[in-house]
Amino acid sequence: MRAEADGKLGVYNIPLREMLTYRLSRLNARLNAQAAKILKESSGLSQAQWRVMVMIDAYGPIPPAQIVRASLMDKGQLSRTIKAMAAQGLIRINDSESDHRSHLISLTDRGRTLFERARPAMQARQSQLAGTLGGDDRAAFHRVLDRLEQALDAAE
Amino acid sequence: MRAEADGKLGVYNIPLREMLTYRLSRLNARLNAQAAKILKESSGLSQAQWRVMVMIDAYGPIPPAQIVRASLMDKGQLSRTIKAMAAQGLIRINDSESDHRSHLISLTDRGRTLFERARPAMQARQSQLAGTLGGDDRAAFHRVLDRLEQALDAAE
DNA sequence: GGAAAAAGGTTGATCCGTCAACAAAAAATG
DNA sequence: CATTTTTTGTTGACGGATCAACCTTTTTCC
Repeated sequence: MRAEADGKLGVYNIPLREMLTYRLSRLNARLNAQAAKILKESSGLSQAQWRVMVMIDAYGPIPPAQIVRASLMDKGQLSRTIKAMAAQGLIRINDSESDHRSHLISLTDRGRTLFERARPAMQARQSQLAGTLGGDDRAAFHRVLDRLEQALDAAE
Repeated sequence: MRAEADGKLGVYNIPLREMLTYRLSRLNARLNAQAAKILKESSGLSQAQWRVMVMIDAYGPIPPAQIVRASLMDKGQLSRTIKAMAAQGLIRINDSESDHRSHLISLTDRGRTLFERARPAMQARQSQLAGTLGGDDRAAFHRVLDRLEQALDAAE
């Protein structure tokens, strides 16, 4: 019924749909929604919590500052995420001996259980996405991302 | 100083940096920040306001529902954006004759002035970004986005 | 033509991400 | 060693995006 109206839209001008930044942001929103859904169904974790767990899993007990450096998360958001995770018993916070401003966070058993519960689905998603691209396309994609990032760097 | 620590991070595991969804989301965040900055400096518009103006410019006076269909904006957010723009005198809201639920929005002179003030910088940015990619890469990029969107569609 | 379904819009709640201000501790510098 | 600078983390504020509930009007369908 409205298909006709929608069809007409694209005819004489292409305001948004073809713009690359717009496409990127829509795609990103959809990918986020998908990840959030998978996490919620498999484990109830938020994406921020998942990211923190991935970092702990990869690097062992680490200080928040290291997560900020490696993941580019905002430190404010990270601070809140950590506090919530500790309250839920997902992570343990130990004061650092060497630096009295900081502390080391690590997964509790409960945290690890949830992490392992979410991991298969998250990995499957990642490989499914990677798998829909041929090797050539994947390489091209990374090349494009590199270029765009360089362009952003150049523009300060 | 910390280059050494960061260097070590990537050695035995690649938790975030290489994952395509992560790269996409970082790039998207940076692009958004850049657009927001350009808009703010050139015209004081928000991205949502800019998008509404682009749609009006392309399609003439239109009902909000059409913007929702064409841009995939959330109708709640759009409703608020429109209210704010009307309050700032950027757009005019006329009741629709044919549909008493709806109305038609169009740019005021003031709105058009701001739009024209922002447009050159926004277009320059768009072509600068497109220009940093070769034609081949740009085609590959669109192909990849298509594939990823299809993959998302397939996953419901 | 009347009941049910769909579409248009508004509003409120909530979450996420970013930014700025701040306090405490550590590192750098002279 | 004292002072300045940097790093770390916490907190508050704000805009953006999403979701759900709701009301009104239009469309569909019998």
